[in-house]
Amino acid sequence: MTALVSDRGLEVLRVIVQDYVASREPVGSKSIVERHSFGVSAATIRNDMALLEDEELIAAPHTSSGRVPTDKGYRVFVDQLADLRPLTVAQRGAIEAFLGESVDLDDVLARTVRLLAQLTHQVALVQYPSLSTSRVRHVELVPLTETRLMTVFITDSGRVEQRLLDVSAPLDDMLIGELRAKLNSSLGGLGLSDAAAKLATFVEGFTPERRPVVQQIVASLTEQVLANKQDRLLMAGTANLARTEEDFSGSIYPVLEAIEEQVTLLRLFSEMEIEPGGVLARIGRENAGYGLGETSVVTSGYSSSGGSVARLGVLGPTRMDYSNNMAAVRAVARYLSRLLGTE
Amino acid sequence: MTALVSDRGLEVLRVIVQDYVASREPVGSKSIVERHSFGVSAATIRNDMALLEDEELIAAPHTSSGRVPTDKGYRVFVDQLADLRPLTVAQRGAIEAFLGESVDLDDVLARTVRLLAQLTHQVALVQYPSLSTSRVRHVELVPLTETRLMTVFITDSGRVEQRLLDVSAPLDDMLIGELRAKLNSSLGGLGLSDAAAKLATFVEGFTPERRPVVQQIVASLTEQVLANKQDRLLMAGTANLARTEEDFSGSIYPVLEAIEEQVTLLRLFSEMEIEPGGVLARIGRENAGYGLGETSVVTSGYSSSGGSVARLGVLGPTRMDYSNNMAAVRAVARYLSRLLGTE
DNA sequence: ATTGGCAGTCCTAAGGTTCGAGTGCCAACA
DNA sequence: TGTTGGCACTCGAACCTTAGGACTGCCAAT
Repeated sequence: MTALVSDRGLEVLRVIVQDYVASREPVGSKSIVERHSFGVSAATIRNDMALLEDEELIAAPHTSSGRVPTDKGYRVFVDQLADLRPLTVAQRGAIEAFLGESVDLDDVLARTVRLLAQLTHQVALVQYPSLSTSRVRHVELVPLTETRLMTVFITDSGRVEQRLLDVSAPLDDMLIGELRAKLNSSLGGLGLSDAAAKLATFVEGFTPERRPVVQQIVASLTEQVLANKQDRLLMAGTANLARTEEDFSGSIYPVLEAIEEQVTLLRLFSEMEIEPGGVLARIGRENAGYGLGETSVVTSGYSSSGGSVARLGVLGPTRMDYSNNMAAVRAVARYLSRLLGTE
Repeated sequence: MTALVSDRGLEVLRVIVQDYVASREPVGSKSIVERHSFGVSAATIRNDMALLEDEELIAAPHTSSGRVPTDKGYRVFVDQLADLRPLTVAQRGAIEAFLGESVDLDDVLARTVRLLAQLTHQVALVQYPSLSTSRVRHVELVPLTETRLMTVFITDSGRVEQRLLDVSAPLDDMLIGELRAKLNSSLGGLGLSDAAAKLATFVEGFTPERRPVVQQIVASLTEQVLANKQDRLLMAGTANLARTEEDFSGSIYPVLEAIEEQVTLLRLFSEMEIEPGGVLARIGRENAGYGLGETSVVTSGYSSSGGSVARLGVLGPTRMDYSNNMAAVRAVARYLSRLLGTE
């Protein structure tokens, strides 16, 4: 399809994207020959631009103004033209210094998302890692009142899950103690799906009059075992949307509204294939289904000790600095994988 | 100070605030006599308005345009004129239905903050409750690798605190087991400050070569015991800022930036005195120190089972519907107190 | 394939005018 | 003393016109 566009034509597309992203103004043939040394005249550039326009890689906001990249143009830029230079030493240093201090998983992720926002000047997103390959470490039952109980569930990967529970019959300490002991001895060390299976038949070892209460507790625990924090998302840097307000046709209201709905973003994340170590961009209208037709999302995957993968990335106006942002996302994802992999 | 302003004058202030909040346009004497039945002529209203202006309760954006409330005017309105009608039945129903389903504390608060945002169409804030009066329920040590450990700390109020820890010497299961047993037997049931005191001398019961490791673990636990989730804040409804964008002189960028800094908001919260059951407003420039000089904050306190108090509230442009928002904040705070009080 | 030239397009900024809402003030009035 | 109608005045919002300029598209020449 780009067969019609010469190499120089692609080079022209590159500088159009770069200049437009930098200046936010449509770029004309004259300013191209001024700012870049193509060794040809403006008229020649104009011919190339006409081809690019035929291919719908650039478009003119008004009949006689400079050209602006289309979504398709950004796509070609990202796929063929962007060079992801590694971060500067200072930036790498900042990552290490900032993430190095973390005290636990929550802290690591909270710092990561802030860091990413700062590095890219966009909205940053970090999904909680899936911990499906982890094993049961400990189960704790904490009676709060006669009929109220907290169940705490701990895995060897550091995930802690708590839940409140109202039971239908009064609890006695004997039962709680017995239950706790049995739960821990039969579940300890099991993988999560095995643990869930075991819980399904757990109630059988109890006398009929105790079963209802035990059943309630077991049901709650089963939920916890299967619950996956991967449906959680951290976000930072929403203020950056306001900074780049002019890049949105109307108000930024619909965008802010869309990204407040975490479910939306998680679905969007889940639709993006992640090649390990790679970084992916979804551009402009590709996100239209989510009310985010004027934004782009750059993501990468990171892996935690469990070997499973979660995503992180940034979201911003279609007119964003893809080179920088993709490099930053990639670097942070890699660093995070390294950090979590050793745990 | 308001001695110079007649009762009718205050009534005029009320309708100016109400009309301006509703229409976002400066309100003139003529439109007042049209929309409200004062039984006097526009000229008379003008005289009252002149007095209100002398008192700096209203101001004219331009020499010959309608009047707009000043911060001081909003203050008088809030203190003397606003009537907080109770929520509608439908709204009360929504609160009960929405919060009733919650499964644990995190869930309750997450739902609360979203509810409040929806009810007020502003940015909603909910501070985590202080749990200082709770007692130690259980301490769990989870070895992850030879030198890596997770400490989990559970209180009877349902708070769960986890932390990762690298220790300087390899751990053995014997030590962990002994430590776990001793910790639980000596801390169980203690109040938090007592527990911290006990931890300070805890290391003494161990042999010298074990002390360094024990000391590290104890130090981590002490931090956890003293850590207070009250420095955490939930937020929802930031999109509402974009919706009311015109109410801010420049961009909403500085506002978004300020509210991303949770520390700022917590400090702001902490400066607002809470009378139990009351609801308070900080208006416009009163928040200037926080980069929030064009916003108002409406808060109330709520109490959890511990008897201690945390805050919740909404933040929005100075030009906001104080009556509605204060009523909503009060209602949600009360409902939340009731809900958490029974736990 | 490239280039200079040139006509034509259309946006933007600046300046000027009108229009009207609203005020302040005053003299008259109850 | 408080209220009212009248009136001159102010000043922003909206609209129009004009001039300027940045570009393009096309063509004929190289």
